[in-house]
Amino acid sequence: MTKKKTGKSAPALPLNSILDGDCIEVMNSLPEGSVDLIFADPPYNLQLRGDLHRPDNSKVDAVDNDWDQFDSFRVYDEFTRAWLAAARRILKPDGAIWVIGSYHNVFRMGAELQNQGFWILNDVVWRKSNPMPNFRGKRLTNAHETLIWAGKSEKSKYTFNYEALKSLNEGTQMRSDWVLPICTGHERLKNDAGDKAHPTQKPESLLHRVLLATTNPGDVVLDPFFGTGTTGAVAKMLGRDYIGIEREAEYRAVAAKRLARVRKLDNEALEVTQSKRAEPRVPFGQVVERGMLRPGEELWSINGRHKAKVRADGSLIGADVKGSIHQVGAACEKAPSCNGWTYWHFRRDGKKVPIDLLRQQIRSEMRAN
Amino acid sequence: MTKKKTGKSAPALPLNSILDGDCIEVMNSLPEGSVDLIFADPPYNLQLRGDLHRPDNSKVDAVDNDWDQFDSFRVYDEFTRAWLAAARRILKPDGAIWVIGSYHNVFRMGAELQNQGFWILNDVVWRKSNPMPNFRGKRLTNAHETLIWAGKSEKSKYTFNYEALKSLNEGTQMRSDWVLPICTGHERLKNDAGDKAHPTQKPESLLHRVLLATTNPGDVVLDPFFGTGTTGAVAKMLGRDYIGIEREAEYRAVAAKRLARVRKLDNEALEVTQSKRAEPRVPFGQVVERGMLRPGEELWSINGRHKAKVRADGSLIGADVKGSIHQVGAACEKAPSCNGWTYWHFRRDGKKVPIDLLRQQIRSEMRAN
DNA sequence: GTGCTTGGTGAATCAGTAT
DNA sequence: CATACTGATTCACCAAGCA
Repeated sequence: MTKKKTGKSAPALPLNSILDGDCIEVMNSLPEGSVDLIFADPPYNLQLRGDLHRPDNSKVDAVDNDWDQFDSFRVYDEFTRAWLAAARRILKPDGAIWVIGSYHNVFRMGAELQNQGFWILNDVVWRKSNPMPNFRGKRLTNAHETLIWAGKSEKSKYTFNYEALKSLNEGTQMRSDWVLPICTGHERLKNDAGDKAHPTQKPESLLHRVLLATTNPGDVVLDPFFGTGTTGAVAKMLGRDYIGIEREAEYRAVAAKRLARVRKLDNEALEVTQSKRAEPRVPFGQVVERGMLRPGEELWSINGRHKAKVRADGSLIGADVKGSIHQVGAACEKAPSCNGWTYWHFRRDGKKVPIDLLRQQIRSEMRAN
Repeated sequence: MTKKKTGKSAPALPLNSILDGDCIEVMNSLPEGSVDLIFADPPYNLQLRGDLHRPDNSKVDAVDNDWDQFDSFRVYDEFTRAWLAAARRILKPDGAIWVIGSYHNVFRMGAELQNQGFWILNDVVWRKSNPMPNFRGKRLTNAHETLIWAGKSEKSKYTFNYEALKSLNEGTQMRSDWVLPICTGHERLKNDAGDKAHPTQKPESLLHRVLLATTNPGDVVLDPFFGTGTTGAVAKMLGRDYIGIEREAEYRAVAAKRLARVRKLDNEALEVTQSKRAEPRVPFGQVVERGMLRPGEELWSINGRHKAKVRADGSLIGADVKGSIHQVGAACEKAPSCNGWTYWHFRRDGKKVPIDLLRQQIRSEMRAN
């Protein structure tokens, strides 16, 4: 994690509960700037409230088949605009949003995200390992859905647990295409009649990756289209707080039952590989102050082509430059920048050792206290 | 192929040539309803800010061409609206279009396609097998681009060579995600200075699949952003007629030279066998995400002497080491390396089972498609 | 010729903190 | 607010040079 938290949150926030109602109205009733992350899986089909109006103020009847394609896009866009604006208002300045959709609606959502000033960070492809085949052989098997990850604004210092995702991928940077199975088997919730409780239940593995990547423990995660509560279940398991909004009583009931069964993982399991940026900063001068290197001692560049001398104030002096370990390293390599900690080496027992080793010693002493 | 052709085409069509000029004006000068397929790779409007350097300090040669600069989304949308309208006019009633883009522009293109009455048939993900990494560790590796395939209208009897694609895919239905390498090596065209002739040259393999899937021999394929002429080269190879439009003289020259060298393939050569799929890599993190092992669960070494705990990001924590299943295994055994998949075991029904069993389950699910 | 090492590169919206 | 400084950060593949 790279981001400091204030720990403050609006007192009125209904954490870890499922709210009943239309998500736009409910979100508008929540305090501004109070949510860390929103995950939204909006309906693709136009099951809209009857109170939407065309630009000419004529009322739209969402169950009326009489309207044309253009009208239906207009209504869907109006719906998208409204819920995204409501979502944006309740996000913290450094908050972020995920939306998921298929080609029916994702282009309209992506464009509207950009129109409202969200800053797209990645589009992510969920590549389904067991999709429904195309039975008629008239198109390609529709084997993926698209997620969009966006910051509230271009300036947002969004959360991204780079090292944790790298670990998930066995040490290689996580890519924008994720191969995960669809939700089947025991994970797929059934209603009392034995049918699937929700038509588009998302797999927990998908939410696991999303929440591990872009939230920290204790963050507030809101899902305006809660459905059977996959977002809440994974949030609870991972020690995040959730808020669900769902207007269908049947889905709320299934989700509540599901969430009651979920247990939070213990803290050690939740701990995640940390970025080096989270380590405390150690100025090179401390290495000299502590006598780990003496003023006048010579350092060699990693490639052995350059050398420089340590000075009492923690600066270096090279062939024709003076300055910090980074500045002199950059000058030697004629590079725009240089990490002096890994660039410069000193001799111990005939071996060349990076000065970063000394920093690690200081840090481990700091931790011990 | 599923569709009958009349064989008629407008007499004035400048087949198999590269037209000079702005694509909107040139398309408007062509006869209405005369083109079978359009493939369009328009500017992406990347909105890049400063320079980007690799960790080794080399500078990334980014797309900084004038043709990719737009003042605002409004200007870009107006451009998109205009060229798509011009493209739609010249398409035959049963014609279709492909567009390609990244998250910077593809949502706006997709929405405008729908607004104009194009009928989206699939969105297709080009998963790059060798993308550029994310050098700052601030986002996911941007490892794909998105194509949209759309008919001129909902009524269009579009061409789709289902069986051809099925055999390209070793007998199973072609999916909407295509794994193909980016254009490198000898295929990448150079200018006289030895630099890449065009910053965004597409691989021929991509166009091969597009044209094989959605055109028949003798069809007319138009590319309004011709660049170095990949669309033309593959069209000529496959016995389709092409029309290219390009306003940069330098690109036209490179494309003309390239096309002069291309020969139409004979039918036997067309049946190129595709490279076999390698056994897919399965990161241990997927086992955790999928809930096959719970974070916090304990693993035992094969000899029973060591144990370690699973963490939420797919790393392990042992007595005094953290890291991947392989790293922790190696540390326990004080060995230089270790295959964690066969080294670590978990308990099921009182028995110790190697975690490799879980990997095999995932692989068999993946193969099932 | 073969195999190994070294170097280069690809549509990229790529930093955070202290002064 | 801008400016300066610290220092974190890469994967797959291809080509060329060399043993």
